[in-house]
Amino acid sequence: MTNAHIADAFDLIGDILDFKGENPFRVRAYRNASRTIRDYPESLAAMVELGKEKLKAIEGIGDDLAAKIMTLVQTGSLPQLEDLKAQVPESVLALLRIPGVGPRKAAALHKELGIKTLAELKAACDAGKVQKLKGFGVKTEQIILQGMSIAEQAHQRMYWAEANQIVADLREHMADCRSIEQLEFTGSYRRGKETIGDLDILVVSDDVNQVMDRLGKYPEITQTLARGDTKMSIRVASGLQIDLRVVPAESFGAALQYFTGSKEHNVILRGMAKDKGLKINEWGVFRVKGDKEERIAGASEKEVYDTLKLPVFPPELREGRREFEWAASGKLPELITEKDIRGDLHMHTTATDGSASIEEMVAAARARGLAYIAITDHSQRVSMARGLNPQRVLEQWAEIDNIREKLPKGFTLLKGIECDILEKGGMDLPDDVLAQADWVIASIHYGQKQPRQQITERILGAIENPHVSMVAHPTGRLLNRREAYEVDLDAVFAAAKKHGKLLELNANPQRLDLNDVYCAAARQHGIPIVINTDAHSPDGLEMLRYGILQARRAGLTKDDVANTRTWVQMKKLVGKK
DNA sequence: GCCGTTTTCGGCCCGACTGTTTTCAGTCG
Repeated sequence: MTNAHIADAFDLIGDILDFKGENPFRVRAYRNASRTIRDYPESLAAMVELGKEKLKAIEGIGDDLAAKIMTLVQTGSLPQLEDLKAQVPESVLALLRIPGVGPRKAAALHKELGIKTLAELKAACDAGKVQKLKGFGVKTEQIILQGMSIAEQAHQRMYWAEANQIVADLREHMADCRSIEQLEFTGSYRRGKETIGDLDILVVSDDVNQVMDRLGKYPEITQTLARGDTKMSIRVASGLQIDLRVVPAESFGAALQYFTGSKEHNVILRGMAKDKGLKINEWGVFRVKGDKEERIAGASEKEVYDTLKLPVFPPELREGRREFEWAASGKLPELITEKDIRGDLHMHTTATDGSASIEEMVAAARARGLAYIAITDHSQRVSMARGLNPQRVLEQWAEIDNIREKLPKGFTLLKGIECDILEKGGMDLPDDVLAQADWVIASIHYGQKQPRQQITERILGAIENPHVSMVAHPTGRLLNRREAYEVDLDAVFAAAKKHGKLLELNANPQRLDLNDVYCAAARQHGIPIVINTDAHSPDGLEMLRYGILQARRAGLTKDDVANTRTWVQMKKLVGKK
């Protein structure tokens, strides 16, 4: 039973209770717990053996939820959840996913019209039955129909890197609007989340209409969802929603803080404010005296956080995880930046599936100011990419020896290999070959659907191989496309720690593997992370920035990341001579 | 359902916008 399984169960309970119209705070308790558990660095199943008190020490887990976790882990199911599922068919919960339909409307549709599925809802709308319900109307019916088609588009979250393109495009478009004094993209984009659900633009201007008119002329726009005095929402061709807020300059900081979120971060912040007789909203910070309110801050984020004697948290840390605890103990990590990185230890060339030569990759790396790189083409098992057999890899390393002679001092070119971990276990190249490398990466590309124990044992076997220095993309997930394979990361962390091996944060925006939660867990275990681009072309080296963002979300400092060190220091770290 | 120097009850962040109302509920972020 993984943390994700437990979190899924609590999410489902939350959804059903929400649908049933239960106390919203009770619903929130389940959702909070789910989130905390999903992000929790230790395995709850292991903690269950240490007893209930251990579980109750987790924020948001009380007597009741601790008992439910124990039942779930020990028996594999939860009677309460089975009960709820019997009362509300799971297909009904899909109604809640339609934008514009919340628990009240979903319940009305289910109760009054007996609707159980999206197909039935569509039929009811088409027949005009929905608009006759109390609290519904013609407009509501249309919104539901539109919302359903959006849901059917299997609307995926966008990679941060893609969102970043749209941000650049929108910045350019909005730059033509003269009255804009300040403009910032907020929300999950600013927090650097790996995927983005929608984009939020915050603007200071004394001419709201001019700003909204300009956004309305964005060429990609397909629909204006709302337009009020301060807020406007549009949808663009890709299905992405863009929300605009216009505020006065005196509120810019408060609004920037507010719309950057996360929601969880803000809930904690406002709770703290309330305890001190303050109120924080998007317009400012206010001292509450009876029914009078005195405005005391709001122009900058610093002003807002200062009122609570808090640091201006880097946006990447604002997830309501551990940032307030860190701030209270003065241990807010100084997050890694792109310029801290000295080397890149995972990239490909034309020898396998890359598009550039070794020399071209070297030139690109030097242009980017790196001091060392490892060429790590695929091993023979990856036949699709013409992976290297022992003879070819030795030839490549001989070629590297030649290139080295022409390189200036201060730049180090390393003989590396991305060696597959075979399906049956063991490495794809013989030890006497691996022994000649400067840098050996172990990767899983095949047999990703094997059971948990088998995959875990394969990775542990690789970690125990004395020639291996790092495990690449340790969970194999591809965002929006492929789930992580089943692997016992607790065991991987323990083995990496024991054998002094490193784990990768692969900076490819579709991988970002390890994810932020696991990178944070690795940090707690004292296992250095290596941020690599896995570049297949010179431009691919630019992907570093996505890995840095993810590392910052994990709270990693320069020290937590191995390739901020010189190669000489790195060698020592992985026990190479 | 959680939580606690206002501590075992009574709170739980807060406001904008829309549609269906005629003063507000529902939804969203």
